Amino acid sequence: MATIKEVAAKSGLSPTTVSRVINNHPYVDDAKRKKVMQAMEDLGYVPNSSARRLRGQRTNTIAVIISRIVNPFFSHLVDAMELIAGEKGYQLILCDSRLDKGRELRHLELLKAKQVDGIILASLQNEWKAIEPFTKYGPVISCNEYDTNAQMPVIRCDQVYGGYIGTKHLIEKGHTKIAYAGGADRIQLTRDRKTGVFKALKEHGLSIPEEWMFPSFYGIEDGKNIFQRIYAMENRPTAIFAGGDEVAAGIIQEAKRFNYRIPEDLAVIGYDNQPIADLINPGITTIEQPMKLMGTRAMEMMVDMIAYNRKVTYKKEILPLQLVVRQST
Amino acid sequence: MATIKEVAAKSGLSPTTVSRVINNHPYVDDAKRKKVMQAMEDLGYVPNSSARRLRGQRTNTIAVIISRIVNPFFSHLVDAMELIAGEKGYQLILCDSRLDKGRELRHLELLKAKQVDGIILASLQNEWKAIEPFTKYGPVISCNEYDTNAQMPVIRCDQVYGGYIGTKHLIEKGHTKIAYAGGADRIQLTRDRKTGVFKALKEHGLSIPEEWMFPSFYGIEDGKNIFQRIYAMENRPTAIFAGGDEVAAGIIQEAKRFNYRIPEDLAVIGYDNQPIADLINPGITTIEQPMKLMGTRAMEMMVDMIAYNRKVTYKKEILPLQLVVRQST
DNA sequence: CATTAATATGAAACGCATTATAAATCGCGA
DNA sequence: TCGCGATTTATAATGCGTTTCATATTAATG
Repeated sequence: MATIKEVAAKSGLSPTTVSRVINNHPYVDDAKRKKVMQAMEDLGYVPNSSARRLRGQRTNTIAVIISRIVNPFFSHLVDAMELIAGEKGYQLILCDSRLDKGRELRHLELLKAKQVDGIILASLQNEWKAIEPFTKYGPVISCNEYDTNAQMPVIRCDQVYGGYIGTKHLIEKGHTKIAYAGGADRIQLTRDRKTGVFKALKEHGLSIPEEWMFPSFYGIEDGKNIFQRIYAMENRPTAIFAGGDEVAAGIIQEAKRFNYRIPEDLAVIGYDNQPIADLINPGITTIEQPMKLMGTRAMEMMVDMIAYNRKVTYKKEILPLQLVVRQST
Repeated sequence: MATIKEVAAKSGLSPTTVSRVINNHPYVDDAKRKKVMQAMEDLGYVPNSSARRLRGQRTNTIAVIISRIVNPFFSHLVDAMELIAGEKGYQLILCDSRLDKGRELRHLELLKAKQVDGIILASLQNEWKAIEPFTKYGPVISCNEYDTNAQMPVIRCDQVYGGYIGTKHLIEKGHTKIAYAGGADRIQLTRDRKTGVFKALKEHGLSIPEEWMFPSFYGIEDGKNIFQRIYAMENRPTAIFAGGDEVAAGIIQEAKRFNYRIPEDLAVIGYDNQPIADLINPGITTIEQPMKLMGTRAMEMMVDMIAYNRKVTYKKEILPLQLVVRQST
């Protein structure tokens, strides 16, 4: 309601001086500073954010694009980002692509309209070619997901390694008949994970027959579905590498319904180390992804890029993954 | 980069006309409209959001304040809100109070600075007295949580009823020794739920001894803790009403570790009907809260309030709760 | 004491789109 | 042909802080 002019009038000073007080600039007489502060107090004055944005050409707002906030993986990621953003004085706009290319692109438009200072992409529905044009309007970094030929900074994990250690673990447990349930192949992250899986298999002269490959399965229902398909097979695998804890949980739940013993009849390894991995029975052996750390680092990097206005040359940060052994293997 | 002036210059017209084209105003010659559109296209022009906000005195942004995004209850709530906000042309700012009064108040300041058009409070750490002053700067509504003497619109569930039907269910199963684990008593929602619990108990001449009351317990760990305390008792309850599915899950997991049978030795009822309720074994009997619906209705109401600039008189919307019976009771 | 440097304050310009106001053109009925 | 409303476009004002530039005062240095 009140404007800086009114504060100026009330305190008998100019808007310039009031602005100086607001922004803690030097060269303001102490007595006058107090007068201004009193006037602001009396009028309940708060600087208009839109005006500051326009003049300052900064929004102090960052958008994060994810694919599904209801996925605990993302809610933990966002949680970490929100915390850092707040500490650094930024607002966080939540953009859910809902796995849709168009939505993702529409969210990227925020940058063009200067509605945000930068964008963190934790979902990558589009190819680099479609994203690249936006990068000239402000910093765009990717977090978690990635695209090898994308020329943007990225914070992620070594998915090849993740697939490798998980599979290695199954092999060390004596399994040779291993199935694989992953995400869509158009996703680099998924492809890399698969590469790791096959790398471990190959080192031991193993492979996976076509019918034990389950692409594009994500949730609990998908997991149940997978078990049913396995159950119906003549020749069944003795272990399965699942691309997520939810899928693993679905497999395990359904297996139990059929009196299948875990891990004796079927060993299951998940991915992410979400809360459910420790909750269900048996606990899910899984690959822990450092979601907190990833979210934190991504936000810190974004804030840095905005602050120093650095045309950061392509920067890559790879975080550690590790195996968490529970009872499902 | 490009401004409306440049578009005007390039198309040989005035900023006014360009603005008319952008905002689909009538009275623009068709040929000129095309010229303007071509110029915008050529320059890759997108109207500057800050300038529009300043001039229009609208931000097309809504803030939602929650207490923990990693809580599935809230992520589902936010998910529904994000969807509606997007459809209605609004941006969503995510504010996590992290159960902290100060954080919540700081987030409310967004309204004063006109950084958002309205605020949805899905967390209520502060008393109405502290929140009330903000309402004169724009619409504030509460969703899920509430405060009886708060004079703001609210979308919520009938928690007294929730507590009542849950407890009634336990009683009908033949239980008389019922324990209660709820949230903090300073929260109205929790108090009401408890009222419902005691109402059902009283109807059957029952009550709960002090040592079976577990206030302020929230997560899985708390649940495990509760079981341990029950296990250590001489006189143990045969059923427990938990204030959330996570607490219920923790109780169940720990009980299983001690070879306690669920529901034979201890019946457990949860609250919310989160995904884990259906995931663990045995499935958790719970009170389903319509999170999607609540989020949707809250956002729709907020958008309405902004659009019609209505000083909506205190409006209350109470959504249905229902019992979902699974194997834990 | 002269002069440069530091301190203190205000007027006006600026960021960029929208809107109020004014003015010009055109069509149509009288 | 005159007049009035509908159509079309432009100029200038507006929203509200921040910043530049100019000016004035005081303090410090030689």
